[in-house]
Amino acid sequence: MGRPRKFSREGVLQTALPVFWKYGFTGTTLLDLEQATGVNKSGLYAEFESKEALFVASLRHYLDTRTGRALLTAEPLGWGNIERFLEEAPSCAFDQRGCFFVNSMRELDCLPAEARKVIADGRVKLKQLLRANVAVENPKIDVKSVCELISVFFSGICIEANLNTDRKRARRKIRDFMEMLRVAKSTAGSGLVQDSTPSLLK
Amino acid sequence: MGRPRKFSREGVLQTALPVFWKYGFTGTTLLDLEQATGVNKSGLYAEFESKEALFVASLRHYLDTRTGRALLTAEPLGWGNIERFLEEAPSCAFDQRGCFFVNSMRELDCLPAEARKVIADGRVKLKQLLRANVAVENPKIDVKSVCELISVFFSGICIEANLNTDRKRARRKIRDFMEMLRVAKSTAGSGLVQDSTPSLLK
DNA sequence: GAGGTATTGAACTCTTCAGTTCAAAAGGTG
DNA sequence: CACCTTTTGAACTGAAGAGTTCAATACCTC
Repeated sequence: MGRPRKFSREGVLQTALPVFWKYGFTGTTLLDLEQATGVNKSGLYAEFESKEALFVASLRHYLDTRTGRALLTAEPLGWGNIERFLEEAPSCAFDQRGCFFVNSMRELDCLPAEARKVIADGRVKLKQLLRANVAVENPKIDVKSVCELISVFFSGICIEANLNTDRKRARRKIRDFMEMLRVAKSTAGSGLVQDSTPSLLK
Repeated sequence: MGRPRKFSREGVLQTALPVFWKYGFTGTTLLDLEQATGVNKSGLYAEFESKEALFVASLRHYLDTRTGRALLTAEPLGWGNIERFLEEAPSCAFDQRGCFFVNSMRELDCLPAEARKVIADGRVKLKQLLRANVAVENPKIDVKSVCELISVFFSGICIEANLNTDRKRARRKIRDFMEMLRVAKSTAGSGLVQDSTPSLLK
C-alpha cells in the first residue's frame, strides 16, 4: 500500500542533531538540514511540523541517546562516576563540541518555549543525578553546594570545548577539579577554613 | 560644512552591544539594530562597513569598557581580585547576561574571522591577568592549572547566567569555589592527595 | 502487470534579510 | 539668507529564509 519512505524519523534526528549542535537553532537553515539528512523539505515537513519542532525533537533525541545518565547511575555511585561524566559527557567531535544542552543555553531567547522547557527539565534531572553521587561520598560537605559547583564546572568545560582545546587538556582540568573536590572533602571541618559564614561546610 | 550627524560611533556601539549580547550575531537583524540604536541603516552603513564589522566593533567596545581588566590589576593582587572578578564581571542585566565574550564562544562557527581573533586574544589576556593574581598567592600550587580551573569556572558562571539564576545564588557558588581554591592551596603537599600523578600540586 | 496509495522533488509563495541608492532635508559658513 | 556639503529616511534590490503545493514517480498488493 503505497511507496515506502526512504528515511526514518530516527535517522533524520541523528543527522540533524550535529547541524543544530554546531550552528545553533537560528544559525541552521532548512537547506543545511536537507543536505545533512538527505531528506527533501517536503519529507521533513511530512514528519515534523516545523523547524522548531524538529529542533525540539533533536533535543529530546539527544537526551535519549547520550551516555550521561548511564554514567551517573553506574554502581557504585561516587566521585568516580562524576569524574567519568565530566570526561566523557562533553563530546569533542568536529561538529559536536561540548554539550548540545549547554550550547543551547546561550540561545535561549531565540528558542521555542518547548525547547526551553526541555532544557530546564534536563538541568533539574542532571542536578538530581549529581546529588545522588555526591551524597554517598561525605555527609560533612553541603551536598547541594558541591553539585552546583560541579554543574558550573561542567558548563564551563562544555562551552570551552567550542574552542580548539583538545581532549587531553580538558582531562587535565577535570582531574585537577576532582582533586580539589576530594581535598575539600577531606579537610572539611578541619578548621582550615575561617570564613565568617562558611557555606560549603555545614 | 554640511549637516552634523545626530549619532556618535560610541553611542551606536553602546546601544548595539546589548542586542548582539542577547540575541547573538546570527540572531540579530539589522532592523533590531536600527530600533535599538535609533539610527537608520544608511547611517549605520556610513559608519560601519557591514553587520560583521559592527559586531566586531561591539566586541572591541565591550573589551574597552568593561571593568574586568581593572578588577584583575587592582593592588594588591591575589585571591581577592579573582573573587571580585568572578562576582562582578558577569553581568546579570536583563539583556546582558553573563559575558559577551563567553556567549560568543558558542557561536564561533558563524562569526567573522576577525571576531574569532578578538575572542582568542581576549582569552589569552584573561589568562595572563589571572596568572598574575594566582602567582602571588602560593608557589606550591601549579599556577597554570589553577588559572585553567578559574577560567573554566568563569565560563560556566557566565553561561549559566543566561538562565534565570539570580545574583545571590551565583555569589554563593563563587564563594564556595574560592573556598575550595584556598583549601586546596592550604593543603598542598600535606599528603592528603594520593593520586598516582598529581598534576595540581608540583 | 494493473491499480491504487504514499512519497518525492522541483517549482512556487511570501516574508525577511543584508545591503544600496538617491532625492529631500538640514545646518554650518560666508 | 543663499550656498554647498553632509546626513537622512524611505524606497528599492537581490538573495535567502521558512513553509506549501502538486504532478510525477515508486512500490506494494492483488
